[in-house]
Amino acid sequence: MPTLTDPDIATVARSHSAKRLSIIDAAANVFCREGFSGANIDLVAMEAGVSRQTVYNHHRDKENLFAAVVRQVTERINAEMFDTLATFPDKPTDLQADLAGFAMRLARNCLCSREGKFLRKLIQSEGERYPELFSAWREDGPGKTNAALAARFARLALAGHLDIDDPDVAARQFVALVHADLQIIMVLGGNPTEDELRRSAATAVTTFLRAYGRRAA
Amino acid sequence: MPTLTDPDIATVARSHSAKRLSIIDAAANVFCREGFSGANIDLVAMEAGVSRQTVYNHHRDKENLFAAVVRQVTERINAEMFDTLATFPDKPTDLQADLAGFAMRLARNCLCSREGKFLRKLIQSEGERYPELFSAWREDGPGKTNAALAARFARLALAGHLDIDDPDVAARQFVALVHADLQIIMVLGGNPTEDELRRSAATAVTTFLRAYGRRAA
DNA sequence: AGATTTTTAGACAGGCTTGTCCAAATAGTC
DNA sequence: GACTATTTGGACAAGCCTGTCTAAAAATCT
Repeated sequence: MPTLTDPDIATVARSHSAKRLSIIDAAANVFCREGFSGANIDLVAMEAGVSRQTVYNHHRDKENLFAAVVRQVTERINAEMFDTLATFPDKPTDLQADLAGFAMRLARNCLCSREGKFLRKLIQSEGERYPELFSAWREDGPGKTNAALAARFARLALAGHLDIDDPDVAARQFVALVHADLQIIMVLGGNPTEDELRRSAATAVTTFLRAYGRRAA
Repeated sequence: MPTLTDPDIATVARSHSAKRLSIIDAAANVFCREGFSGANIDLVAMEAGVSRQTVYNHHRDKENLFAAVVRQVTERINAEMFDTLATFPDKPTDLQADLAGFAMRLARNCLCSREGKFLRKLIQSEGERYPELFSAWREDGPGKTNAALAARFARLALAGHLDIDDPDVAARQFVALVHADLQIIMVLGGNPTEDELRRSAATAVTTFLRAYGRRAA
């Protein structure tokens, strides 16, 4: 009877799914760099360290591969988003500092991560070509995560820490503010430094709190 | 001696530059839809109502055509941006309403215009392929326009209408807030309705003024 | 109207890509 | 160690696209 540590089964599964993953990974890079039309299956195979035929074995054709990549990346970034949401300061001691910390994690893990940049780029460039693929993403991605973030802000408001009329708007604006300073850095493919992340998070939260902090009674 | 109204010269110039323009126009559409690699010169020629050879006559090759398109679009959107900036409410009577009007014009004329969406898309998808082309754009585009907007906000603050520490940050955040609600609509290529524009401008300005409105003395 | 330039349509070579097929090699299973 | 599934490399047809070239047609200029 095979066990979880059985080397045979483990290696089969690993080699198989590992190959699958490294293909998707390489494909993600290539699609991101070159766009759909410019992406070259030979290059994907090379970067994955796999023969071209193997790519065709795992995913029927280019479109299939592309769809698999989008699904995979969406899944990963959603997971990352919810992990980050779990660190939301529900019981803040220092609102500015705690929210800034959260903003920084949000920026680093979701907005500026390889997956985050990849998805934004892909949606911009190929969104109109695959409406059904990306409208599914839209509901599963921003739809859910924005609602979740809004719920956190609503609780913070209810607890008397914030003064918010519409939590959905507040959530969208929070993300937009965090994003604001970072866009210019990332436009050309660059990555913000840890320091830039900290500063832009602080600026964003300062403004956010000026707008949504508790009014003087 | 030829005059400005001389039909001969006028028609030469018109037919020449008109053809040039319609090629660039068609190319802009095609590049935007298909990306650089996916763009097809035959298609450009067809959409421009011109033979393929004419495209090659006016712009040496595909790269040249692409660069011409980017220059042209940048020029247009910069002009639009400064036209819009000229309508900034320097002497506001109703700060919320006046700024909301400006935000709406900004969104409609610059952020959501064909050129605006085109440029964003192109920068995202081809920015890393043409670093020099787009870093020139960066200085000429956002660099200048953001500074100009910041100057307007600074004057408004000086006149006692706003309470701003850093006008550059305020300007960036203003644009980010105006953009926030619109992105979701435009992601799939859709255009916001006049009503959505109005609403999102109002929301953005409300938050902006809660953050930067004059504090109670 | 005659001369000159621009434009056109189409053919064409060269290159690159996708997706298939196949026989040999490799790795995993019992 | 024999058996099976996967992987590999390479050859291959078919299609598409770029960029060039040509000779004829259209438009422009004088």
